[in-house]
Amino acid sequence: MIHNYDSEDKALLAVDCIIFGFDQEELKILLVKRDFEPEKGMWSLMGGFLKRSENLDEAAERILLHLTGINNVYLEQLHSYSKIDRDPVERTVSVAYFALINIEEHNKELIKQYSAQWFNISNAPGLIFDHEMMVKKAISRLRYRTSTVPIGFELLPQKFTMRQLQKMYEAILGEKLDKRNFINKINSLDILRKLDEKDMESSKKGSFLYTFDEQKYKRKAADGFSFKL
Amino acid sequence: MIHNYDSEDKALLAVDCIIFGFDQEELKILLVKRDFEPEKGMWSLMGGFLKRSENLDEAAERILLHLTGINNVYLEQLHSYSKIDRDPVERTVSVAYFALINIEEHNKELIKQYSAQWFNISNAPGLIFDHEMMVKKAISRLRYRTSTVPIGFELLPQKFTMRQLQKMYEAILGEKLDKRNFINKINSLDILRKLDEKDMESSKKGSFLYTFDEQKYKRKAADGFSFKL
DNA sequence: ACAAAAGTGTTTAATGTACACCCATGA
DNA sequence: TCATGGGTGTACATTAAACACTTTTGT
Repeated sequence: MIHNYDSEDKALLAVDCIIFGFDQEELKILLVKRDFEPEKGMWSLMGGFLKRSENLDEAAERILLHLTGINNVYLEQLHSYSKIDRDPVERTVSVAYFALINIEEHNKELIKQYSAQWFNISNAPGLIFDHEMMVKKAISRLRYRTSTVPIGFELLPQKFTMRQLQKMYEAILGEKLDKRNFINKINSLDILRKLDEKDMESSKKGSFLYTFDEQKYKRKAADGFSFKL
Repeated sequence: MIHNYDSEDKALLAVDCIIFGFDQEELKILLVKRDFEPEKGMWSLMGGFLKRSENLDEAAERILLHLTGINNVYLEQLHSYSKIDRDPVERTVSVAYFALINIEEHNKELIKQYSAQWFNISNAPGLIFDHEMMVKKAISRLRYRTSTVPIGFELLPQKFTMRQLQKMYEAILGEKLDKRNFINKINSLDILRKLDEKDMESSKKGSFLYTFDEQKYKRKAADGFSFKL
């Protein structure tokens, strides 16, 4: 252990959040317009500084709550960014987190206050500092995570149709999937509960609604089953 | 962006390294015995503090160089740990890195100076703070990484036998692999170069030596090929 | 009656897994 | 000559991928 340090080696610790949502068609991220220098007026990830009284996960939760009004969100630490002059004003190390939220649930008033806006990942604006690197890495982690662990449901309403589920995966993976193969795969996993209810919005015939049976999944996972899309 | 902060919110940033080696039989980690308080005399990961003049990757390289004398090592950032009282003396956030080194190449004098020692991952001693969590996560990341990208070679000498390669993967994955299936898989990847040379240490017959053909791998990877063990 | 989305299985290809014998050599 | 590790191929099982028609119902 090399344990000598200068107190001038202390750094500011920031947390930046890549917030993902899904609007039935495309994968989106929530960005805020900076109303302060540097880079005032530019788009950036929602961020904040770590406080003495909280750990990084808690800071990320707090930041997310402030912007969206939502609590108990899927949040995962992504990577820490430390280029010396990444923030031109002060030495700052930023820990990036990504979050999955149900896009319908966020507080629209709040995001207006922050001049925040949802963008399709395919046509998001340029971002300050190293935020674009963060988004890129977040998407790649999201692809991996959603295909090995059933967290995609966080992006959907509690009750969803097979078609919504498929479109959500297509949006994340960036490729079309075969309808029949997809349904067969999902059904073989045996972690959804089919409801009696139908969604009548999307078609005349109506399509059955499903929910993710988390209890069942947990039982199976504890038993060695592994989710693999 | 929540951009107000107290300068008392600044934190010390530490870097801790999980250093992996392979001794032809088992996966090992290099641990140091602390010669200072707190937890003096206990085993811990090799660590140090981030300096103003370097980024996190550079800090990890520096720390690794100090302990092993080796440069140009495979290093990957793992995760940041920030529990408020993880270090009982001062608020410290630690960024964990893991490294893969050829165990033959490290400087044995240096590690003696640090009272460092190699331990099998299966019978390593208890560690200070949250270092055991770090090791656990590092092993899991290592398993994933080595089976999706050809970095396992970092643990082996430049020239190695098929058997060494297999044992290395077995040690990492924690399971026995079938000899013929393993060789077939590796050969089908077509990223090794078979040498004319034989290793005569391990048997009377001798076994052919191979090297990892990085150029070939890169060409194939650029062309859409993906390594999958 | 027709447009629009829902629902439903089978065939084929690719990949993974299990498995056993001969070879070369030094002691 | 025998003990030790090196080297090799095939059959079977599982998983992935391609593919098209019928149903329902509101307009």
